Amino acid sequence: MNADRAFKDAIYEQIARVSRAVAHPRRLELLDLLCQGPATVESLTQKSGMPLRSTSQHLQQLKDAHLVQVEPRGAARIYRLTDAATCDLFRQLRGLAERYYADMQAITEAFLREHDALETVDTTALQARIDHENVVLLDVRPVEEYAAGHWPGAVSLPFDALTNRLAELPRDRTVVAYCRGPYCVLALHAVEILKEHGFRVVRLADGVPDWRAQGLPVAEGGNST
Amino acid sequence: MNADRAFKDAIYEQIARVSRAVAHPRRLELLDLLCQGPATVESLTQKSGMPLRSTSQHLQQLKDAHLVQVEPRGAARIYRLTDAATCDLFRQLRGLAERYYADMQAITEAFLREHDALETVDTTALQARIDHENVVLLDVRPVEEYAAGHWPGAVSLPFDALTNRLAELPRDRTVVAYCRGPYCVLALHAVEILKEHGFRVVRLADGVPDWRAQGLPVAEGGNST
DNA sequence: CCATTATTCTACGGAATTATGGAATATCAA
DNA sequence: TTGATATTCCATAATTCCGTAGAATAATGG
Repeated sequence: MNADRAFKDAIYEQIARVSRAVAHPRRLELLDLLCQGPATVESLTQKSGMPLRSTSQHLQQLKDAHLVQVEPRGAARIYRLTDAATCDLFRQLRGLAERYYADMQAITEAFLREHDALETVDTTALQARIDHENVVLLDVRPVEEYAAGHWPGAVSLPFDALTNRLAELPRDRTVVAYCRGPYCVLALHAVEILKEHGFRVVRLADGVPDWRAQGLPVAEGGNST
Repeated sequence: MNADRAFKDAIYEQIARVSRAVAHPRRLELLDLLCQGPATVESLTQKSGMPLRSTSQHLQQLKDAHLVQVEPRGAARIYRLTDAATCDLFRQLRGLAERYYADMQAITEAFLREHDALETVDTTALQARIDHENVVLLDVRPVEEYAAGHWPGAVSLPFDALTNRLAELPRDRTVVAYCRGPYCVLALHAVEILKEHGFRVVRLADGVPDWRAQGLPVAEGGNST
């Protein structure tokens, strides 16, 4: 029947609204950043390195698909994920790419090798380590992302300020640095820098969205410990 | 740093391979059908009503993205989902569309109203009903989909054969008809037909992929009870 | 009210995707 | 080997999507 076809077309078209919205690398990057917390167009532009107008246009598309919401703050506008399900979608897509594409692992491994950073901890290894050893957890993301959610007890020391504030870090404890997630390079570079300065330091690959998804506690607010 | 940018671009490009593959209504329809079990190009063509070459091309793209796998059987080729995660992706996209778009609900409700089929049961309601009442569960999908997975104890009576085999159904018990899922029209039409012939009948909206995702038991093989 | 800041709107050329149909390939049955 | 069946390959035109930049809008501070 023809009405059946029209119905199915309409339904799959609606589902495709979601998938089309995430079918572009830049929009995936924006979602990834928004998983860390709300942000303005400008800050997303700066974090992603894409042209301002592109950021705005892609955010527009995410908004049209209802994946993100806008709210004005003065002349600026704060974009935020509609809800945690949006972040889950991003994480699932990322997981499938990891699972299905050997390229994904190859790219990552090559990059980590270049930076002598193959040694990473995951969340379960970290928790074991916290119990046995007196490590200090270091959050190297920008302060507003730390405020939006961080590992309880982690110290905030944004990457940009790292070299100026090395004195704040203990030399007698192992430092565990994390940033936005497994493909964020901030913690990677932080580890490089800290190693050069003689700190004992490892990278934690997971990030806040992963802990939230696992039901682990996430602290909010505050600027540092 | 430039190497960082190249790394991020490569990573997001890999993730986008997944999302681009599902960013088209026809491919979503194919995935939806493949969630019911393996199928040939021809059977998918017939079930979806799209041109044969289109079916093949879209399956090609799903294969390139590793979402589906092919295996020859004689001159034909059997396509199947790579694993359950692919089906989960489809279900999540569908769930987000339901959650975010009022259109999705409006379209569905209008269609159900047209067919006087607003009365549906969900899985939990069904289980309660099975305990209290002696209902008969009717699977109206094609036999090969029934064989690939069905509600334990459900009777297979494909929609195409329904009018010829009405005698097989009991008139003293309520019939609960299901098909591929909430947006499949087979059970809907089956309910219409059965009502016309004086059966007591309701539609079950969920389908096998939903039960699998909920961890409910799913029986395989066999052609009927 | 004017300048500034932050962002969106609009338009357009170019790139990527899609639909379509003819030709080609591969398997099977006789 | 031939014909039938099932599917893919290829080429082309139509469509959609993307990046870019100038103009427009909207809020804020003087």
